[in-house]
Amino acid sequence: MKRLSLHDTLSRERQEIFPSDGEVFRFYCCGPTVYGPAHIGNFRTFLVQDLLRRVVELSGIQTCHVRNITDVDDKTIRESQAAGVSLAEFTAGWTALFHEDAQALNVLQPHVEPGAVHHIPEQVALIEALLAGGNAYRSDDGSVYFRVSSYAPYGRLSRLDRRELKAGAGESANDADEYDKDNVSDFVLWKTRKPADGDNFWDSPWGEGRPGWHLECSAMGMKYLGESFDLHAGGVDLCFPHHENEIAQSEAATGKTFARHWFHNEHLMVDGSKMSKSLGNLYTLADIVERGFGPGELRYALLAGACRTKINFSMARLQEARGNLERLAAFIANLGGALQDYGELCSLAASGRLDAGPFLPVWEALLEDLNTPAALGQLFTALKPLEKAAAAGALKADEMDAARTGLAMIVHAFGWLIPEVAGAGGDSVDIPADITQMAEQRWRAKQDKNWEEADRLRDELAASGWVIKDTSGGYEVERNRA
RNA sequence: GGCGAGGUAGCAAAGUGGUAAUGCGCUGGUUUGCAAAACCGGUAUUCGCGGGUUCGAUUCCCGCCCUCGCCUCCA
Repeated sequence: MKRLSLHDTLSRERQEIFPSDGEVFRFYCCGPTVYGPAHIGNFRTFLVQDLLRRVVELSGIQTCHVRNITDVDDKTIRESQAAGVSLAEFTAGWTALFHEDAQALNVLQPHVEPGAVHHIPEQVALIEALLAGGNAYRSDDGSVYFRVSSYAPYGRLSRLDRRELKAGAGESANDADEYDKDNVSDFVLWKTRKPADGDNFWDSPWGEGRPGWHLECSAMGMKYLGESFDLHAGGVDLCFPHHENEIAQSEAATGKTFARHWFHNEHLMVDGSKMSKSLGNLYTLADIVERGFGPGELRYALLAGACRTKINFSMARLQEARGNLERLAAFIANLGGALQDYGELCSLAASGRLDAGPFLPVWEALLEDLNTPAALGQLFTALKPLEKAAAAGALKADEMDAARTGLAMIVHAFGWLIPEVAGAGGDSVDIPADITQMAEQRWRAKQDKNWEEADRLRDELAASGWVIKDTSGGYEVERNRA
């Protein structure tokens, strides 16, 4: 089967993705810092990574997916103290919400989800190796820094060769952390204990303190995936300094290539600028649900844009997602029979018997750098003649099977949550009695050809948020979703 | 200032050295008492601006304008 090819940040070329050991594709994703609810911009990243994993798995390759939880840093410590609870209790709560949201969005749970707090010894060991190799040094206050000048390839990923601060922005960037560094670009591996840390410190050969942020991903990635693994992913903002530093500290310690490929997705924008906690222009999943949309619609909308292109978020996108998902649902209902489940498709793929059938162009678009907009274009192109044939009952059994399997493959690759089609299950929304009554009155007026009264009642229903759809010999009442 | 991404129809968004997918919207038609829904059709001689290369450029090269991101915690 054809392989996925992805744009690699390091080489800036599109490269084929495959497991270096020939068996399991091992990849690491930078996960959330759990100090509040993740916003939908965070989820765009996890959704893109989920898409990546699904495409790899549906092409018949087993994966090992590691995504960390950052459960100790300045923010988690500060916020837990503000909340008056222990760091562990504080991060556990936000981690639980993250899991809930991710599950609602149909994001596959990673195979390993390590937390920094549980991997202090691994991080300490990594620092020891760096100190031994002359890549790190201790400062007078007990912190340990990575010496950037000791790692020649530093800066390859972000192509920021000169670590110069923006003119004029330097003075206020201050940071008490920085005064002990030999060089401004050096970064902290171990932060010495400060009063503000409260109970949150650990023992180390250099005294009490806590690991620097970049360290956890190196230590945990290498622990679960090996010193060298297939791919490392994250949002574009992590390119520098986070990933640059990860590469430096990992490769300086092991002498091996840390990650073979680097995959960065673009940000989600709102009102033309980056969604971020500091700007206050963020939405959480709960905000979306409050506005009457579901996680399935959010998932569709966030994956409809190309992974490496900024997308501007709006309710119109969710509305569009709704329409397209309903169209798919209607077609699937017409096909009859249930779509295969994800596991079943993965086994078929592993044995080389999975076939996208009439949806092959859709699948191929996904294999080309996860080009979801092109894939959607192909999807609707392929769908149109099939919809027509299915509606006319003109599809033969084998054609229906091929369409069902092919579409299942696409649906699972995107991880779409297909809505229940009204009427198919018979369990539609509860319609209030007064609405039913009004609709009935309107129907009788219509039968009497009392158009004026019938239209008046229809308008009244519309004003209450219900829409009448006349069918041959009857009518239906539906919630007005516009 | 340095590095990077991008400017394609009303909106969203692919794409290619040979005259522009797709979704929404809009619009004409079928249907309907009229609508809604559904279905059928139409909807960029043109791809930020100006040059150049070429038989031919939206696609390659040069310059310019604009937007956004990173260079500081950040998905």
